[in-house]
Amino acid sequence: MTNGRAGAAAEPPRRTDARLNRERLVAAAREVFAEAGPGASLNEIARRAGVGPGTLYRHFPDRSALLSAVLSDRIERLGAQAERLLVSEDADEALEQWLRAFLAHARVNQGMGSALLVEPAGESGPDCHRRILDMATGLLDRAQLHGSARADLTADDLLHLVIGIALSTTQDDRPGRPEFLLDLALDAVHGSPRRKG
Amino acid sequence: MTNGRAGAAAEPPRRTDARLNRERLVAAAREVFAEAGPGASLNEIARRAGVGPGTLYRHFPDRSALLSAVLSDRIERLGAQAERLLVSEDADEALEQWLRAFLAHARVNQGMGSALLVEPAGESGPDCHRRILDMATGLLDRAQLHGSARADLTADDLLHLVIGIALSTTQDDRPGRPEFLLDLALDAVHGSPRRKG
DNA sequence: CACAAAACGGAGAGGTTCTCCGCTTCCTCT
DNA sequence: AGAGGAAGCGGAGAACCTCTCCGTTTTGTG
Repeated sequence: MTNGRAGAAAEPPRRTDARLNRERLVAAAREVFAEAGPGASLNEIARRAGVGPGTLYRHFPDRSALLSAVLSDRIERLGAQAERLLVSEDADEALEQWLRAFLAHARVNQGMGSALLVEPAGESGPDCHRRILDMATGLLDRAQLHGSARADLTADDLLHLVIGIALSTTQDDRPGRPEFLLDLALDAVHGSPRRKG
Repeated sequence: MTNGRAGAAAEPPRRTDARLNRERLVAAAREVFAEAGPGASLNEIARRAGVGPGTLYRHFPDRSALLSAVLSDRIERLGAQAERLLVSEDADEALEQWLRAFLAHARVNQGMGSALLVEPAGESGPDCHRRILDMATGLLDRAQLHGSARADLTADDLLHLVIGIALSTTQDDRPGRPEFLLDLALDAVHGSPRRKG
């Protein structure tokens, strides 16, 4: 299930020129999104890829499809790390490490990954969301069973917290701040529920 | 002092028609933003206010200026509550209550308030951000001094956490979820730093 | 080599943000 | 009251964006 085959499932473009253009588009998108954020002009991406707008839209019906494509390899890497961590010794430590990696992932994309992950509304990128949720679920389950993570927590909540940290610190360039916030959240994960006042 | 001096500081429009148009614009913006979110068309707002686009842009040089105006009364209310809570008995409880109110505030605006608060980049809306930060600082200071809030926390961090919760749950309509996440964050606020693994 | 299918690219429709400037409305001063 | 100047209005329009449609080019194949 975490074998990651699903990610590489998309192999639609048959003709070699189509394949090439697709790759160019993803490369250009990676650049432009990095420069201008997730709201960057798709026209500009097409231009920089050296193709017409029509070509872009045939390959990627909407913005989130393109975002998914850009993020997919990063997500693959997260998946690989999750698999490694799932068989590690310390379940708590595994969860923590993965969440750190996930935070970095979410931040690096200026929240564009997060946008996708929070709202799987887009037709094309639901598995993006699913995969991440699966990873988190696996690691959290284990940390609840064999570690000290509190039981009343869902993977969904945890991801929302971390995504929130990423989103709310994209403009903040003080180093270490997001990590500090993550530490706070991790404290909460291991703490037991407070008595309500 | 809750008379809104600071908030009403902007009193530029002298002529009565200008004043009126400004109010119409804010009212229309409140409606349209509520319907279509913070990315709503400014043209549409102008149309619904019964003024030309030019008029809108003279009163509010950019989108965030308009957002600020819409939010300002809500922020006034938050400020009033902060003042009440600042002289309440239980400093921890005061902070908690205010954060709950702030979370509701941030969520109600579909994250548009949050967007403003996180990035005071816009020329027009920095005091929006300042005021909120001041409120949070006051309440947190007191909770650290007289309550049980941990000392290594800044108001900025706290706001980021809560804003993050708001942002990452705007699409989530399961009731109580955001509050649960806030509870988690509050646990962290009162917990002591964990030993690193 | 020829030919169908696949893919391309760009013109263009419809929307948006934001500016510019001639015209209208208000306020003030005599 | 009435006139003059300043403040404000509004909409035409430039520049841009998303996304579609379809004639033309490219590719793989028999």
